[in-house]
Amino acid sequence: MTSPVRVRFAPSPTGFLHVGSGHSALANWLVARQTGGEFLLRIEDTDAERNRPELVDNVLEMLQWLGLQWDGEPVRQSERGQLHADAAAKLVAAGAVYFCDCTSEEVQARNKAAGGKPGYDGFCRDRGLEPGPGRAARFRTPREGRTGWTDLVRGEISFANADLEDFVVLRGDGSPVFLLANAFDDADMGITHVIRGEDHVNSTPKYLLLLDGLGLSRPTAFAHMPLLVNEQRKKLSKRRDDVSMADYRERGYLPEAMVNYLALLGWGPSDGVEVRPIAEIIDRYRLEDVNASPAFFDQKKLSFVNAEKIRALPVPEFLARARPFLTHGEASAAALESLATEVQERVRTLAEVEPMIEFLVVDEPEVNEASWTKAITKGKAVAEMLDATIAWLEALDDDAWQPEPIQRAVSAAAIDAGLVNAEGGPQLSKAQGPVRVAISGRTVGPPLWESITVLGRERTLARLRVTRGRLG
RNA sequence: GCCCCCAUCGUCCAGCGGCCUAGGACGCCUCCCUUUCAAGGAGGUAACACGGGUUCGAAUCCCGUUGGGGGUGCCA
Repeated sequence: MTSPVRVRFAPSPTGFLHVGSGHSALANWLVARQTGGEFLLRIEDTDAERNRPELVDNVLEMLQWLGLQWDGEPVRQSERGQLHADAAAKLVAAGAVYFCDCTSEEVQARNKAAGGKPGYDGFCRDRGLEPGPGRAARFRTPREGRTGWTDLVRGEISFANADLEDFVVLRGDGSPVFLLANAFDDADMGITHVIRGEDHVNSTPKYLLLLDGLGLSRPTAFAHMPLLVNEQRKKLSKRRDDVSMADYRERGYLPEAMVNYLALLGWGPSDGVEVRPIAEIIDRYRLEDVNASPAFFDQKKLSFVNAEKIRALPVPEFLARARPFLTHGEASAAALESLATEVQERVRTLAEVEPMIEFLVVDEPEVNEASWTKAITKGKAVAEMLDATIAWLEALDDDAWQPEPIQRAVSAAAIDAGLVNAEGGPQLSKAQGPVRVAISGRTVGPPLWESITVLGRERTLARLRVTRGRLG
């Protein structure tokens, strides 16, 4: 029997949570949930310079939004300095490290003279320098042999030790570097599976050597997830790409859509069903089945998944989710409620809800220029159609202000205006254009009869007259 | 430069030696349905990077080439 799985997500709060980290966090979470293991959180906040407390809040908030609930209290790496210092002392005592007083300028200069190869050249390796201010401790990497591991997504990976430079473990000021804190904490927290991005592959042999030097056991498994890339096939970057998780939330994406889509990058269920409940993904997800090649973060497909998830929502749930995106408060909410299913089926994001119902809320619908041109300027028999529609709708009494009678009225108006098809019936595809623009300002929107019903007799007729008036 | 990784439609996946005339999804295009837009239905477009092996048989295994990516800090 193997020990229970313990995984961790270890973000450094130097930026907002982005979709790439979300991808790694999700993989960790899925493995924990499917094995009954634990998903731990460790905030790697040792870089006081770049750290910002509010970014920690953002990371936690986004994980919660995504539904990736962690187990236990988040661990703050900055509070574990003593442990790291003790570990470093152990390395010093064991002779696993040596001290070095080279400045990076000196190292670079020597490398340049030696033919431009980067990395530390081992200058101080045998100088026997004592510890002292400004002197960094470097790990004495083996000159021979290889260091490797079995990667759940990539298979066997190994590096020649000779290619590993004597990397810094303690800075000149005595503080431990990331790699030491990271490897030590993983071991100390009992992490069994280290699941992270591909960008950590190259530092893994050093991580392993460090654990060996510390006498700590290695994790039972590693999994290096494929990087998420942009259309140029470059690693997603904060600077040029749309990567902020919070931005996606603000743009009306559902967390379940984001999580489902993220799971699909690098992995796919063998039955081909891509959009499905998270519980099913938990059951089917296997690190062994994850692709090692980089995956393009495709917003179009994300939008598709989002639309599917929105349509799958029970109506009351849809209304609740859309609520924060409504800009006219109660009025918007009431308007949306009256056309809920019609709107729900038509939006790809929650941010698209408000524009679709705004005509019901504002006094004057904003007229979309392209729509006006298409349906009014270039429309046929527009004046006749509007006149006839006004006449037929005026004839409806309040009790008859319902979709069915309204449809009949507009159909009759179409016939009056001469907008008929080959069989002499109303040509609604043409006829509804001017009416739609008159009441909503746009050529697209929820079904017309329902829209008119909700808009109400008075406002509908007023808008039709105003539009008719503009024609002169 | 060096090290490591990767390589199936435009994109994301399926395929794990014969079931492949290479399948699904997104996108795009056409048609149907239809009051617009969606949704739905029916089609279409489009890929195993290349060259050598291994094998009776290779998209699947091996080697090389080419191409792409990542790493290369006293950042995390």
